Amino acid sequence: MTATNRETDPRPQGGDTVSAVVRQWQAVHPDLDTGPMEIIGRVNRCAALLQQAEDAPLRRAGLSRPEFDLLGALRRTGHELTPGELARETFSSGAAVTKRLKQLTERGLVERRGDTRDRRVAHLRLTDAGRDLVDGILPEQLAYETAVLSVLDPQGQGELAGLLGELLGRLEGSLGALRV
Amino acid sequence: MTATNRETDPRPQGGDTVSAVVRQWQAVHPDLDTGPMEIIGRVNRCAALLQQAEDAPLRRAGLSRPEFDLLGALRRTGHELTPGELARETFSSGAAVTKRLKQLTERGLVERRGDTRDRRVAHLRLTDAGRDLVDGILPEQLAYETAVLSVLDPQGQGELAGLLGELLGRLEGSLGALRV
DNA sequence: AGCAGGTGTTTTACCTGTGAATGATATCGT
DNA sequence: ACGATATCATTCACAGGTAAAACACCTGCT
Repeated sequence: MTATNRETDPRPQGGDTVSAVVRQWQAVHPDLDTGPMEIIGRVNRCAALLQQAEDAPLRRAGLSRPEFDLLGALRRTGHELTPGELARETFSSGAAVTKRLKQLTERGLVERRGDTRDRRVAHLRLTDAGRDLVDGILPEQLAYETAVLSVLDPQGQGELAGLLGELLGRLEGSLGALRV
Repeated sequence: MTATNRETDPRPQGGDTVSAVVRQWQAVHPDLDTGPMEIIGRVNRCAALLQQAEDAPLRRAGLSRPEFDLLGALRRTGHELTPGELARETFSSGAAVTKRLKQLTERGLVERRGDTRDRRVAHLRLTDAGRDLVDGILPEQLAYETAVLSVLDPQGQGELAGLLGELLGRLEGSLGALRV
């Protein structure tokens, strides 16, 4: 019920670019089930739009989003992390983390300390400057995101967060399970 | 109501990685409103996971997702498009489109035709091979996406599609409006 | 002890996207 | 008709990511 209301409430037919694309496909291939596009296409497009908007506050601090993710991982866990842990935590490749760490240490935002037992690994922590930078940006960042998302009423936001969480949790669970 | 159910139904606390991250942030900064993360973080993460999964069928055809998007735009509109139109249609930069077109024409999937009136622009269309490739991949692609999304029940999928459409429509409407 | 193999990180070569010039043409105003 | 300006596409230099190889080190077996 809720779904049907939400789908037909605001405009006669979906007013976003994805629904226009779906209609085009259906005109060309009326036999195909285009249902998945309405979710996947929109998720991709939302991600692109939100990131673009989102980047604005970060860029003023001279940080890219991946860089901020890395600093944020160090800040929110509260303890030192190895490059491998950082890669897992930020869902990026080891090579990418290496490059970012190099830049961030040069900028004095991050410090590295060698492990005494296992000399392959390093432990990374925020410098005071790094911590201050994250703590300074985060409130702005969240305020900006709140403003962007306010196009949706609070109830809609709650429902959306819940559904995304459910989808994400199950996707993460069944990650490598699907093989086609 | 629906939101609250969905949020608390499957597990005691959110079982996805984003909710774990949010809990970490709240432990460090209990005063901050982390609400936006639960949407934006999840959208980003879902996009990453879905794309990774999604790419599998495409890669077998030797196409990247941006390349497929370009071919798809030509297929679904049904008529020729200029490079500029393709850039707008696929939300990418003109330079990126130029590069992709170069490769796709070399592979014989796309043909270009000069405009007689305005000699700056070219018109691009799919070759027969290009059209066949798109028509061959699309059903596989959709079937795969359907399988991936089936972790969510049909009602949940409908609600999610509706909410994303609403968010996306309004974001696209108020694109450059927000200035912070 | 000494070597085989595993693990954590970095390096390398390469590919793709981007923003800022550039070049080529069209359009507008006078 | 002619120059100024706008528009469309491409090229350029570069930043950033990736996979695979290389490197450094640990660990377990004999």
